[in-house]
Amino acid sequence: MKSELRLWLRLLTCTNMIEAELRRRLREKFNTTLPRFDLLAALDRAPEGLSLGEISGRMMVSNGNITGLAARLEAEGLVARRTEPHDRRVVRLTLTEAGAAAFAEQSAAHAGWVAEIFSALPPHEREALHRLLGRTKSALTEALEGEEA
Amino acid sequence: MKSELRLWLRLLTCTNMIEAELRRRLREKFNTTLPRFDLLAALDRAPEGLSLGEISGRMMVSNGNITGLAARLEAEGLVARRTEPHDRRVVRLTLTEAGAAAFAEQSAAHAGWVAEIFSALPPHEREALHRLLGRTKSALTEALEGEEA
DNA sequence: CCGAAATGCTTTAAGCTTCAAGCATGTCAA
DNA sequence: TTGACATGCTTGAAGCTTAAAGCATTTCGG
Repeated sequence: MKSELRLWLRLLTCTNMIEAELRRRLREKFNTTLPRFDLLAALDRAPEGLSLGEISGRMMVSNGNITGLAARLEAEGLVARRTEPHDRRVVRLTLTEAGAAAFAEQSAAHAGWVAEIFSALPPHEREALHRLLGRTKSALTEALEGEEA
Repeated sequence: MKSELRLWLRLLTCTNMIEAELRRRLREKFNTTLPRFDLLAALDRAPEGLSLGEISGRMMVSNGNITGLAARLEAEGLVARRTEPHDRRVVRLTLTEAGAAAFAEQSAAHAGWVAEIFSALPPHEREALHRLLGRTKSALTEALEGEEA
């Protein structure tokens, strides 16, 4: 098997292991999911709120995806939807107080989990990995962007 | 923000970029999906076929997931299901000729895509990344296994 | 102004995924 | 032998995800 394939499978395995653990804990401790958490995180970084389109761009998922996710979070009282007065096509989402409080709690736990998960890797290897992934990301952007024409 | 969190987000971004590209190409070139491809790959490595339980273990997904996936692949004529005579609870899946042929084609293309995607990263960095991810995987296994008790 | 194009969101159909409950079959101990 | 437990798979409810079609609104050229 090609070495690139082995590299890819290893990258995928590591990511999946961590992601599965984070999903499991979000579910277990907060009865929530990663997409919900990610959406709250996006809103938390934007005090003025975000349009659905801005959110789908930041989360790199489709448009229609956010419609449903936002509907569920609204039903849970964590976000508020309101139509932009100046452009009535736009729906702006903001965190409610309850949403901000829930995210604060979840976010702190999440950061702790990630730190815990990586704690078994020595600091200098964490740094080396971070650096290499930075290079990889640049290389990917380059490799995957030129072809779209 | 904690350095572990930045490392995790970078790891996630790299993996997601590659995975999205592979999904896109599988869809575009072969009108198939990553789970289908992964299931065929598992069967391709097992000439005698595999039980649904063995497959869900190898793919690290739930049991019920495979039931549906296998049903769709069977409907497409790529895999054959048959009940084990010695234990009639067990369903054994094998590749059909059409399935083996389809997978051979897809697999070759997939390996090429992965090589292409990583081609923008210099070989010595690919090797370093592979090595570090190996260490990471071991560390993760250690960090995520002790706690289950 | 008015029609055409663009933009933002929603809906729909299909598939992937999980968990929990349920069914069929097999195993084992009393 | 038979009842209890274990094992393997399926089903059902819910949520996530996409692509494509559709609707409402805005923008812009004429």
